Parts: sequence; structure tokens; C-alpha cells
Amino acid sequence: MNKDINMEQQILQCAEELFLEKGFSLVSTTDIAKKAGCNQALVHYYFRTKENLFQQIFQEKFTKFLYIFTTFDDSDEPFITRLRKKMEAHFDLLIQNRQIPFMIINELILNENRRNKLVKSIYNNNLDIYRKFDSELQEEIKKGNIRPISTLDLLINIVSMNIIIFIILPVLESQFNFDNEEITELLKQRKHEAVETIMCSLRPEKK
Amino acid sequence: MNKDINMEQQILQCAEELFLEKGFSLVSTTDIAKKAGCNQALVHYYFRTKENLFQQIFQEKFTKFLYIFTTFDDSDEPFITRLRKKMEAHFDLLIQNRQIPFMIINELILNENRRNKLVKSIYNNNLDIYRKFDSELQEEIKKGNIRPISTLDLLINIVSMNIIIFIILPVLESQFNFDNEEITELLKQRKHEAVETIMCSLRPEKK
DNA sequence: ATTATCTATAGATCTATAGATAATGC
DNA sequence: ATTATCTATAGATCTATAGATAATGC
Repeated sequence: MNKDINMEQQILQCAEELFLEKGFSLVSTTDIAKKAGCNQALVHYYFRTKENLFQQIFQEKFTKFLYIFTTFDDSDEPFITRLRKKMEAHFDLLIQNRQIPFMIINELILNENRRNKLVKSIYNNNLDIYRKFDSELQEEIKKGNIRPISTLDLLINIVSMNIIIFIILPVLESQFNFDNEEITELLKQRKHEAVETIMCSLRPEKK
Repeated sequence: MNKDINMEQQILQCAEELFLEKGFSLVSTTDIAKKAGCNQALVHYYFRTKENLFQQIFQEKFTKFLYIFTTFDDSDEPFITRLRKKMEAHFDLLIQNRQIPFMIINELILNENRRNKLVKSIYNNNLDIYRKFDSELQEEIKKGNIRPISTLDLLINIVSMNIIIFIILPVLESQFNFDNEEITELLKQRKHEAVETIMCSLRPEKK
């Protein structure tokens, strides 16, 4: 592998690739060491436990996953435009990090400790932005620009639409033998469809 | 556990509960035996391998998951009404089998062999119903009753909307301490929202 | 006789650590 | 001296099977 970075970084990077691909429990520290080109004991020398190593990676990925929705867009564009842009930016992030959705689903459900720890901290750290978003949304609904919907439901819808293709991708790949270009095209189209679906679903009733 | 069924059934049932909860790799045949109240060797006596046992269960769950979408509703109701009913029936099924979505995602992604085997057979067995649905949908679009959308995208949207709450549920539960009644209510509301989101997203553009 | 169940164990993991050796920094 | 890397191994799994014993069916 890359000789410019030191072994600690090397281990971290290889662990990341493996954990993203197979999840925590299907990767052994022996696998990581083999991939990094060092001895298994060294993995423990730098990170003490497999859980430690995993958590570093997982936390980073989770933060990355949420980042776009935990920052405020202070441009003066209309609410719905800003929402669309957020959603697009989020989808673009996932295109660059296709395995993140699966990793999050997998480990957040399987490990109660990890889940409890993470969820509480995220909830507490983002209450402000959530409330801001909430009040903006309800304002738009009052104005009749958006179909009535709860903030939580909308967020769930958005996340759902954005992650689903990355969950299904392996299945599609195993049925159709896509090359890279085809996948890029498929993701581009799916991005458009995901955004469009949400946008259309938010149109108020015709009167 | 239940004394009326024989040990083979007992093992199968306990294995099912454990696999649904933790997935294939986090459950050992020892765990299953312990839960079933027998010796670990007996699990192998009846099912030979852990993989065998798992596949029986997984296949059944997957078939169950798809069933509603692989059968044709021959009532004379309009397309959109039949679609809505399918979606509601599917959601109801998931309410009764909350861990199915996670199991499917988890094992379909993690195990390439299982994936390849299952996906091919499902694809081949359901081409007819897919084509029927496809032509009905495109007909409706032509008539201007539904916003233009590809059949695959629509199916992905529906599945996505229907499964997401069952994926997120453990996260919500770990943040808020819901009792059973609250969860039932939450799922009922979410069902409504999921169906509504799809229905609204399919409305054609106003002219 | 046949089927169901158990005990015991081989052989293959896997994580984590102890303790030796090599490389580096002052 | 300190830090990085290795060898070796303890101790805890886990799956699968061989072979003994108990239960059941004729």
C-alpha cells in the first residue's frame, strides 16, 4: 500500500476499508494487519482494542453522514431551494462514500452500546438546528407553500430517499453487470429521482 | 419454551428469533441450542450446518417480504387505488415482522453467495408481474394521471418509504423510551405518512 | 431397529497481551 | 531511552462430527 504514510495511518485506512465493506464482526484484527502489511499485534499496539479502532472510524463516518444536515445554510434563498440543495449535497456525499449508509444501519442496530452513546450525543448537539429547521418548515406550511408534514417525518423521508439506492446497489449489481460508467449514470438519475420525489411530495394540495 | 412442538421446530423457531435480532454472524449454534433448551450438537443433527438453518429462515422471510408485490390484484379498482392498498398491506406486514427489513438488508449485502442465489431466482420468478405493473404504470402516465417516473424508481421509492421506519426504530427507541402503545401509534402515523408521501409524489404537475 | 439426544473433542478461528528485538531520536 | 515492530502464546470462542446412550416404533 501507500508508503508515504506511517503504519498507524496505514492500519487505520485498511481497517476503514474492511469495516465499511463487511462491518465490525466480519473483520478480524488479523485481516486488518494482513491488509496493512504488518503484524496482528501492531494493530493492538496502536489501537489497543478492535472496538476502539472501529469506533474511531464509525464516529467519523457518522459525523460525515450527518454533517450537511447539522449546519445552517444562511443564504437568502427560499426554504424549499435550500432544502433541495441540502438534499443534493447529501446525495453527492454518499456517491463519494457509498458504503456509509450500510455501515450506519448495520452497526447502529446491532450494537446497543454504540447506538446509545452516539444517539444521545447527536441529539444534544443538534437540538438548535433541528428547532430552527422545524420552525422554518412549519412557517412554510402555514403559508401554504408546503403540504402539511411533521419535521421528523420529512427528515426521515429525505434520509430514506437518499440512502436507499446505496443499500440496493449491491443487489442491482449482482443482477446486472454494471461497469463504473453505468453505475455513475444510474446514481445520477437516482439522485434526480430522489430529490424530485421529495419535492413533488411536498407540493401543497391543488385547490 | 413451548412444549407442544417438537425439538426440531423448537430449534428453528429459536434460531429465527436470534437471527432476526442479531443477524447470521452474531448468533452461534451454541446460542441457539441454549435458547431451544437442547444440546448444541442437536442443532447440527437436524440442520447439518448453521448456514443451512439460516438459509431456510432467510428465504422464508424474504419471500414474505416480497409476497404482496409479487401477486396481482385483479379487482377492478383504479391503478392508483390498488397501488395504495398494496403499499398499506406491505406496511402492515412489516408491522407484524419488524425485524425483516434489517435482516434482509444485512444479509443481502454481507453475503455475496446468498445474494446472487436469491436475486436471480426472484428476478426470474417475477418477470411477468413486473412487466404487467410496468405497462399499467406507463399507461397511467400517458393518460396524465401520474407524474412520469420509471417503474424501477417507483418500486424503490415504495420499498424505501415502507422500510425506513423499521430501520430507524431502534434508534428512536434508544432516544425516547416508548412503551408498546406509543410504538403502535407511531407506526400507524408513519404508515399514513409513507403512503401519503408516495401518493403526493405521484400527482401529475398542475397545469 | 430407528430416531433423538447427549458427551466429548478436533481443529480452526479470534482478541489481547507479554516479552524480545529492531529502529529512531537525542 | 523511547518508540515501533515482531514472535509466541493464553484463553476464549465457535462449528462440525464421532461415538455413546436414551427414547420410540414396530
